[in-house]
Amino acid sequence: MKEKYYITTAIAYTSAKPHIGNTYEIVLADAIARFKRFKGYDVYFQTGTDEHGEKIALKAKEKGVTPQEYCDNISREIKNIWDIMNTTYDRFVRTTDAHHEEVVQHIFDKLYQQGDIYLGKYEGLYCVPCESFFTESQLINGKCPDCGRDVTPRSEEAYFFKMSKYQKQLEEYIENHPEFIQPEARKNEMLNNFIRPGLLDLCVSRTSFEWGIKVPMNPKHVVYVWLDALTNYITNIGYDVDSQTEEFQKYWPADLHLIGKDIIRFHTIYWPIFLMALNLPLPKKVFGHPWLLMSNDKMSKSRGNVMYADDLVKIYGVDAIRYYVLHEIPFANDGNITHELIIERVNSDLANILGNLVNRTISMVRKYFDGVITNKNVCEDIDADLEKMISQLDENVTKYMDRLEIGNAIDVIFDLLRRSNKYIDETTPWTLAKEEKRDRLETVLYHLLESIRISAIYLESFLPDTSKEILRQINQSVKVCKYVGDLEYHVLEPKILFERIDSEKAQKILKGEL
RNA sequence: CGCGGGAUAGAGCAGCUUGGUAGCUCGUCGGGCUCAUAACCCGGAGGUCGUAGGUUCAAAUCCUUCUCCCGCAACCA
Repeated sequence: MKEKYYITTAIAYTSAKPHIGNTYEIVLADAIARFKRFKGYDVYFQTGTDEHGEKIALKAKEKGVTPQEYCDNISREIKNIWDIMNTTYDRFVRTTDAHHEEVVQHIFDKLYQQGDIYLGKYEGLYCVPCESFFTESQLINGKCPDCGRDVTPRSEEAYFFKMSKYQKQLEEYIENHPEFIQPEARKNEMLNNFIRPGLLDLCVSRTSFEWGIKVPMNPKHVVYVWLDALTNYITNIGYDVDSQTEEFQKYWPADLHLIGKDIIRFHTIYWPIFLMALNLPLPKKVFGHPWLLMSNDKMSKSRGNVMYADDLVKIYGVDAIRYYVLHEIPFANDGNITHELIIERVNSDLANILGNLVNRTISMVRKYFDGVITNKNVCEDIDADLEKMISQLDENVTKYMDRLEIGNAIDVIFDLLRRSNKYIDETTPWTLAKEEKRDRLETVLYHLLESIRISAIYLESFLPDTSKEILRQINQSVKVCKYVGDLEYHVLEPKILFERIDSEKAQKILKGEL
């Protein structure tokens, strides 16, 4: 029986088309999901869209469409981008799905019945023209941060969740499970800023707008967005308050919630507490990934510095963009993206190191042996060195993937590719050809093909199309994940994997002409 | 004194736990090679490891001071 692995992204908010920074998350999740599948896990990978809330209602009104129509459009657009990025999610969920809405109501009702939710009054500082509440710390010079006008104290009827009831339990859980919140620095932020000082009861309903799930016993309230959005992780695999499907039994708890660093609080405080209240096990790990900045600035439409995945893919191709975002974002610090940086990576890593290695190797195999070789075992010390590196790739990639250090996992594959390029210079196949050392030459080329075969197998999680294309060109289906000494290769015609971007094309890209 | 992270070659990072010749990728300069996508391989230049002090035979690494940067600081997702 295969071990299960349940991975999720956050569900994307349908207020606008997602930029490359938002798209990063699904690609990251996809790389992890693909790798886990490769490792033999029964992977279930869920993503989708979060569609309720005041902001969406307002946007829809601006456009003159219903909120549902607005969400249908954006949700379709998001799914389309996820597909363009070649991501292998198993289910794309939506919070406007009738079944989800129904289960959220059951959950709300259950929590109310058992006394975790109660009706109270929300008291806060209210800006009348902006129709919103602000906290003390959000104010700028004591005024509304949006319009700069005065705010006034105001209270309104609202449902609250008794966070404090579960505070101790949560604190103990986090302390006893150091892997739960990643990166670890975030754990301290949550403990020091929120949990230890004491959790305030959370307001879990709104009356100021209607685009949401109605509170069952009091329909003038809608369910607070996070109680609605977070539960997507369980409602869509078959949880309900009085019955759970086999699928739910099998996959819950999630192994990894992959989210942006901005919503860590909701996933490591509110979500675990909701689950405790429902008497369900907590997810095993929450990873708050860093952001992708554009020229070191936060991407935003209003700043006019937004890059979209579909535009980038048109210029560079899917795998180049997947490579860039997966490789360039460190584990804990924000990454940076510009056309200059993408071009540099595409040329240096993908075209020169990877593409050229595959190309030159296949060319030699065809030139010297008409494309057909076996291992003649005329070995030198240097071969053992390469064989060892080939056979250790699995261990190295796995080590980093387990730590969610995706960039480092990719790096160890490229270390092998670099080593292979060096091996060519060290063995000088063209000299062996001239000197008629045919068996040694064949042995050398065999080792290179093995190195390429293994690299391609491990690249599948990150560059799926490229991986497939390399394996097609070397025409090898053996999937053994270490050096194998007795295969037979019949390579096909070499085809360029990544075109180098010359300075003329680079200029066009930078001027926005492509 | 709110909590936490960080400051290492032009850029981006590793090394710090368990002190002992400062390493990697990109860029740059020079050389080699010619199988290959003007690619590949080798070498050079470039760092008082933020500041000031302390411990030590020895400090990027341990301790303290200061400066600067960044994240978080609750109901917008």
